[in-house]
Amino acid sequence: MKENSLLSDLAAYLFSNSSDNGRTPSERELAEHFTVSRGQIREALAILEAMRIVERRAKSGIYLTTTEASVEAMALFARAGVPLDPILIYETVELRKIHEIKAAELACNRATEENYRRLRDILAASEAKLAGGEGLAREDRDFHLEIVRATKNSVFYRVCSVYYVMGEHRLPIYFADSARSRRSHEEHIRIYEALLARDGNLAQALMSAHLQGAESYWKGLIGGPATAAG
Amino acid sequence: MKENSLLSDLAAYLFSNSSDNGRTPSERELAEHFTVSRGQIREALAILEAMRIVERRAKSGIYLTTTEASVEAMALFARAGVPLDPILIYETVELRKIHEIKAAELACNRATEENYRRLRDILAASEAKLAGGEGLAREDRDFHLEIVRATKNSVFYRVCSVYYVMGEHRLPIYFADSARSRRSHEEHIRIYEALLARDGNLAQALMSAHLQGAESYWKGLIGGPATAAG
DNA sequence: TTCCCAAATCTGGTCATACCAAAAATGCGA
DNA sequence: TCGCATTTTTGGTATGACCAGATTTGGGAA
Repeated sequence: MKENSLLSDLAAYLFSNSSDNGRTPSERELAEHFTVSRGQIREALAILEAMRIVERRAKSGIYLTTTEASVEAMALFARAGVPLDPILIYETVELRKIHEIKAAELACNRATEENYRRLRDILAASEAKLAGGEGLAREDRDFHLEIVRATKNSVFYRVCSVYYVMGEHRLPIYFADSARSRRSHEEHIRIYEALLARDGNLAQALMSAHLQGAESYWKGLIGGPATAAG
Repeated sequence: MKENSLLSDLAAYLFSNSSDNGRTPSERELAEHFTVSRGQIREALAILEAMRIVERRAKSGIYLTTTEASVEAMALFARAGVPLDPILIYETVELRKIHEIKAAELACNRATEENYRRLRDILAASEAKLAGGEGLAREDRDFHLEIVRATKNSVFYRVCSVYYVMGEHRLPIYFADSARSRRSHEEHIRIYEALLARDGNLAQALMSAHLQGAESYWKGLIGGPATAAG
């Protein structure tokens, strides 16, 4: 990992060391605790503030935000190597299903030749990787995001990108299993064909079934929706 | 506006003043240009990097990122008072429909008494505001987000929050029209009743119709999907 | 003239220090 | 015990300096 560990360490520290009203230690104290300069602390705090994790009140102090932090914050932590709460992983998969099934439908109406070409390229690259016995983490991400891109809704794309930023560390593990990679790849092919036929219902159904695989995988790994629904 | 204008100004400046390879002026040059200290520039750059807008390469320079910036970045700019590209607004509305219609359905299965109570409180507050001739911007946000919260999927909530952060400046304008506020409020009541009856299909349909209003409003204001689909 | 490599320069990363003004904590006096 | 003035703390900001690797530059060799 090359990532910013101060950021996640700081966030963790703030959560553990804040008073009842959410007030955290001062910048100077934090700097001393982490043996870094105040500038470093301020840079990290600026990010945490942008992520709505803390609020900095001039001449008063730093306070934990009561509202929910952004998804970006989750992505940021995931990138920094902080293990994500299993419940959050499950919730993310549920949300991903909602997004990508709808994306598949929209893509059927809006995909251009350019999108189809890129999808073909990605499938070809996947084939090559499979032949070489390599994992499909990158290709999987590219395939799914290309479909979202085909919706021609850039905000949609931005939102969905986050999932893959979050899963950067986990995806390679998922695709380490070559049988799973092969099956996933074949499902991708069928989805591509449905998109090409512009069959919205079929594309939705195939995407739903495809993501069901990932959902089952994570459920099996973490305990399922009973926990998440609590 | 109290917000960080340096951040958006800086972002705009970086986009206008980067070379072919995406390299931007150095921190020292930026500091001089904006007549602030290097520390201020570094703080802003830290945020822009977290948002995947730029990449800072040690001892080399600052480079614009080629991939799509995060939704959070949009929210950040919106908060800073940067007018959002109309196309992005339209795309956001489309995405919001996808999210919230699904949220209404899920909420029918998962809403607890606590959620219902809060929804009632919000509706009561809306009523009071309407009687006083005030706008419903805050109550509208609270109502919609409470439904998302009722899905018991915190990631879902995080994602949807962004829309309202983005719309912080626009929503009050939308609700300045008292007739629109009144109609919106009545639709909220009907949605609440569907949720209470746990009628998923009805809730979806009502939410869809409700958001159609917002969609039409923005379409009328900016030109519609023809532009967005381009 | 062209090409390659060493030296000078530039760049982000980091730290220490200082000053401001307002908020927060303190303590004195009523 | 309470209220207010004083002291301390706190975030916001600026300046200056040093490091080490990346980049650029320029001169010498082919």
